[in-house]
Amino acid sequence: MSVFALVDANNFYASCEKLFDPKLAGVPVVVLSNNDGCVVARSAESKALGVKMGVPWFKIKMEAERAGIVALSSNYALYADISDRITEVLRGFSPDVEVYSIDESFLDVTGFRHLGLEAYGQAIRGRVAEWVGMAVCVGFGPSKTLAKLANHCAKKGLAGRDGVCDLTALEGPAMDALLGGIPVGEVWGVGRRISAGLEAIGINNVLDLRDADAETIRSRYSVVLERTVRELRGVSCLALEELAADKRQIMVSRSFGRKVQDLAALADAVATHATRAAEKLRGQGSIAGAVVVEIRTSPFSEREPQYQRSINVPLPEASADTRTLVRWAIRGLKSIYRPGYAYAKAGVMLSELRPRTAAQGDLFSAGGSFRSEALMATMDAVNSRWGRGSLRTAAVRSDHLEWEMARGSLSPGYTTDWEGLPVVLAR
DNA sequence: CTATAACTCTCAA
DNA sequence: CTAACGTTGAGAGTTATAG
Repeated sequence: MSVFALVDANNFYASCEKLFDPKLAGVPVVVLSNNDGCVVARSAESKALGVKMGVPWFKIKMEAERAGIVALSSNYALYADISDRITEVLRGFSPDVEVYSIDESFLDVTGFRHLGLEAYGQAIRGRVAEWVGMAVCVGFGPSKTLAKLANHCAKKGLAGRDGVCDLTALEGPAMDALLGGIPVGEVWGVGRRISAGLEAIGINNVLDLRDADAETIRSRYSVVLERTVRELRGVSCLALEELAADKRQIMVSRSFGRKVQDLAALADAVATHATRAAEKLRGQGSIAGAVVVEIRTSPFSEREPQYQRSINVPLPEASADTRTLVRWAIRGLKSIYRPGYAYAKAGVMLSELRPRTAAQGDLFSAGGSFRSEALMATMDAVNSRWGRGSLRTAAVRSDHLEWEMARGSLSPGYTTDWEGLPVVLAR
C-alpha cells in the first residue's frame, strides 16, 4: 500500500505577510485578491473575528478596520518565493514531491513508514518552521483524497495531534465515527454544486459518500466522483504527478482598477496581457495556434448595460512571437469592441498549444522563424534583467494609468526586490 | 450516423 | 458624496457540426 502525505501551509498568504513584519504579530490580517477586491486569506485572528472567505472587501472594510483588521494587497512574488523555500525543505523528506498549488504539496512517503508517520509528520513540521518560519499541517493517507482529508482533520484538530494526522492508522468504528462527523463538502472534488446534490439524496457526510454505491455515483454524477468514492475507501486512483505537464492553454486576464470606455485603453490592456501570455508560452517552449480575446462589463454593476464577448482568432501559423500574438489579439479586440460600455475586465487566452519543435511552417513564407526566436530570446533576456516591460512592443504603453489594478496596501518585496530588503535589515 | 469540435459546467487554490 | 466583487487551469459531459 502506498502512503501519501499532504503538506499544507496554514493561512498561507497571511502567514507570509507576518513572516517579515513583526508589527503584524498577533494582529488580525487579511490578504485581498487582485484589485483589492475580495478577501482571499485570513490570519487566525481574522478568522476568529468572523471574517468570511471571499467576501468583497468594500462590504466589510469599515467594520473590519474598526476591529483592527489590517488588509494587505496580494504580493504574489513574495508568496511564490516562500512557497519555493517550503518545497525545497519537503524535497528533503521525499524524493517524490508533487507541488499541487502555491501552498500545498503531496509527498509519496511509502518508503518512510518504518520511521513512524506521526513522527515523520512532526519532523516535517518542525523543519519547515525552523528553516522557513512557516507553520504547516501534515496529513497522511493511503490515497491522495484521504491524505487531503487527513490534513483537514489536522488543521481542525479533529484527529491526530499538533498539526499532524495519520489516517492510515485509523480503521473500523473509529474511522467511521471520524468520517461521519465531516460534511461531505469537505472532500476534495466535492464543491458547492455536488454537495448540494448529494445532500438531497441523503449523502451528508464523508462516511455516507464512502459507503455510497459507486455505480450509482458514476451514473448520477461522473467517473470523477466515482474515483473519489474509491479513494475514500483507501484505493489509490490518483497517482502522484511529479513533473507538471505543459499547459494546454495560457490565460492572462485582469479586472481594471476603474472602468474603461475607449478602445485605446482596452487595446493597451489586451496588448499587455498578450505580451505576458507570450512570455509564459515561451517559458514552456510552446507555440500557440490561436488567440482568444475577451472583454466584459461588470456583472455586479446591475444598472449598467451589460456586454460580454470573446472571439477565437486562429493564427495562420502557430507562433510564440509577441509581435504576432499582440497583432492578432488587437485585431480580435477591434472586431468585438462596442463603444458605450463601461468595461471592467479584459483577457487574452492562448490555445492550441504545441511544442515549438512541432511547428508547422507556412509553405510560402519559410525561414523567418529563426530571426523571430532570436529576437524573442533577446527580449526575454532584457526583461528578465531589467524588469518586466523594459523592452516591449509599441502597442503596450509605458504606463497603464487608465486601467491598472488597485493595490493600495502592497507589502514590500522582502525577498524579491532590493528595495524591499533594507526594511528587513533595519530591524 | 459517427467522429470531432465547440461549448458548458464544475472544481480547485 | 458614491461606488466599489479574483485568476488560471483542468477535465468531463453535452451539444452542434461536418463528412
